[in-house]
Amino acid sequence: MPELAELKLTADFVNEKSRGRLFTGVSKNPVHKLPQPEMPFGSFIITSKARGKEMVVYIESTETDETWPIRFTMGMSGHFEHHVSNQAPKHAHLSFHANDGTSLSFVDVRRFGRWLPGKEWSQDRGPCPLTEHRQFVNHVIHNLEHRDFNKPIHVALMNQKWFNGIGNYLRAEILYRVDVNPFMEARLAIIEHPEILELCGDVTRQAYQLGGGQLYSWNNPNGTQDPQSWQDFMQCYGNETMHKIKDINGRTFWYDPVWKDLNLDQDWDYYSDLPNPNAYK
DNA sequence: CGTCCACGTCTAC
DNA sequence: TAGACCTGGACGG
Repeated sequence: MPELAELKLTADFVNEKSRGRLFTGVSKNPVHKLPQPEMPFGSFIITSKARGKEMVVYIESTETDETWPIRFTMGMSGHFEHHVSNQAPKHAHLSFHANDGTSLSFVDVRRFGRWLPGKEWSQDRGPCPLTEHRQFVNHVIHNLEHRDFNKPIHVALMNQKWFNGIGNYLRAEILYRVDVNPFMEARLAIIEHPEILELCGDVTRQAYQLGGGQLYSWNNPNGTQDPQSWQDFMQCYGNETMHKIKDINGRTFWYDPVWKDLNLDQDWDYYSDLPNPNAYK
């Protein structure tokens, strides 16, 4: 489930289900390799925030004013569910137990998601394009000379240092909405098409408002989704009328077929770190 | 049955 | 820059 929109929806969900509840402990599914966090407080309340593709769960003591963070990433399938304690879903890996007999669980079929007790945001990730948009834009603009922006824009958009929260469906939908060759050097693409940076916020906000990616097993935990609206939003990713390649990192990149042949005419200096431009055919 | 694919990082050669 | 890490759904034989 997990790009920026889904992370924010997940944080919303955790806040909603934690509101008014008092928690007293945590338990871990032994199948998961990560250690169980040592809870510093006997009773606590829970709040949460999302930033890009990370989420922090804040454990606040009800006896002192101390707060203790746990950083989460969602991998490919992570999300939270709320349930009665003895009915934990099969792939629940970390469960916070409330004194009303319910639990809030991190559920993750593939177990690529992680938790890291005691940490807030990773230093390796930039500002959130949705919730810290101005900082996000400044961060990119002030670092355009970085060699990461030598790479094609469709590759750079997946770099979490500059585009925290943009993932495979968002990059496709963002680039599809810009009249730019997705194989162009990122630096030049952004200079010529600064709306790319705006769309990192706007397209993500749309996805968020629509209740997140209706892909695979993701369901909006906060309410209903309109499948038609989502289909209208999702114009490029997974659409059989589009073209696709494997990008340099092995991820499928979906893009407008108008660039299918034009990209072969580009200046291959953009690919200075590639041995063979035919890799892009 | 088997192969391919999936909203993402990580670390190791 | 490949694998590694995982489960499971879709689809082919």
